[in-house]
Amino acid sequence: MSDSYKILLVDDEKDILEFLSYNLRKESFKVRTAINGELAIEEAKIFKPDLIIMDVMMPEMDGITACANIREIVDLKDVLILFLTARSEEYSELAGFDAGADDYVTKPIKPKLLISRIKALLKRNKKKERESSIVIGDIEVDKSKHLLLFKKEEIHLARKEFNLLYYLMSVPGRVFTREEIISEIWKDAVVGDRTIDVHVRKIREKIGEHHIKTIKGIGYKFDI
Amino acid sequence: MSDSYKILLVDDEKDILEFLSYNLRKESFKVRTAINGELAIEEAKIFKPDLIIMDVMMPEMDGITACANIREIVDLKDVLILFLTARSEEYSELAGFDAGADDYVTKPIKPKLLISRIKALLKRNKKKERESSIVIGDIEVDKSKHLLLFKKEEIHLARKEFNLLYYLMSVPGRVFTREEIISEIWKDAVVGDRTIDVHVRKIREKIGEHHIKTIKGIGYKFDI
DNA sequence: CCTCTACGTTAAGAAATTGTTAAGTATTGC
DNA sequence: GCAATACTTAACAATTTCTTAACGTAGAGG
Repeated sequence: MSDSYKILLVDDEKDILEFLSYNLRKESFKVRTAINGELAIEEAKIFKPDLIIMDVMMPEMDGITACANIREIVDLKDVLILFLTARSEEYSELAGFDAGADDYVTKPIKPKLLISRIKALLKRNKKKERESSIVIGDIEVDKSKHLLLFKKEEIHLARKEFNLLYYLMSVPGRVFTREEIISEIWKDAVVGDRTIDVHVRKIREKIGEHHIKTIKGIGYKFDI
Repeated sequence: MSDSYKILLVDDEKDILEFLSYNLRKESFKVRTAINGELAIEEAKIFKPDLIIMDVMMPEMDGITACANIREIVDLKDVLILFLTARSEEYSELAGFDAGADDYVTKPIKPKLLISRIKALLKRNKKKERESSIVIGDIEVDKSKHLLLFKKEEIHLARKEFNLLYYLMSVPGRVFTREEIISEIWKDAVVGDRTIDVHVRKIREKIGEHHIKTIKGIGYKFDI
């Protein structure tokens, strides 16, 4: 990626936010900040950063909880997360990796060290990013290209349709409840009962009836 | 966290009970307390907590013994147990995990740390729950996929049938009373006397007569 | 052998859930 | 701003699931 990476900084101490922002911007990263876990999640949904740097200990929602929550969001499940921890909090290393962290750096922070760790992380991740497509049977979806190949033919899906199909395909066979689908695809918007069905119907029109199965009373799942 | 989790606090020092109760309730957990291992077991049977937080060192029955006893109780075998230990008691960490503990936190307790550990534990546990499939003989049920494989063939079960079979299979051989079944599958709804029978019949139609046995006057059980 | 009780079986239809269509509303790209 | 596309809704149809009622059966105990 020639264009610069986006980094979301999360810490409850404004001094640290400013200090890090300055150092990261100097390296020509695009930086945004949040002062707690909850706001971080909101910001992340919009900003879609490549990397989130987050303090473990924060009021409202701590970093580990925030991290775990972020991993539940399909749009953000591949974002890199780097934790900042006080040296003494050895426990957080374990808990952090458990929650899905990619790296951690202990405070006090040395900017040069942090930046080299960041670059290493981003480099490592580049490979994965290319693999952000899901291939199952004769269906191939590529999120970054917003592309659906069905029997090697390119088929156009509208955004909601695409996101829905991609979400269902993210764990083939698993049933996603209507509730889960709505909170993933529609976030906080309120939509009527038949909206999902209509989108499902349109997807079925394009890739055949049997791939998306209805589990009455529960939800939908993608099957081969 | 959708519906709040239940936590049972066990410690012989009332100060600590009050201190932790306050902090946990602030996080909207449902909290109950006990002052020794014996009482903890009694309380746990009734309260059915999601998590037990227990001091290792207690009079009457120490935490490790209590933990081992709890793991013997069918209803409680999946409850999470977190130990509180004094920093010096390194041995208790080992003994605790051995007895079936899920995590431990050293005293003095920092509420925020404890709460983040609790949330991490509960979250991790949720995943397990989701990934849990039960395989017994030629029958395999997977809740997250809403899938029943009978002799490697996929068989469709309606929601109530599926939940009922899954419930009976959760502890093979154990007899579930009609009362238990109703409160698990129908929650608070009122249904007639023959409803369970009809569902059982439909399941038997699909997986054979002998797997679900009738215990006249008591209830049903799943057997191989 | 009778009776009583608890469970089994069946079919009907009530209830719940999803599918389909068309039309209206919102968004997007030019 | 306009046209095209995307999205949502509402009404109704179709389907599946669930419950019930009525009757049948088996076994325990008198």
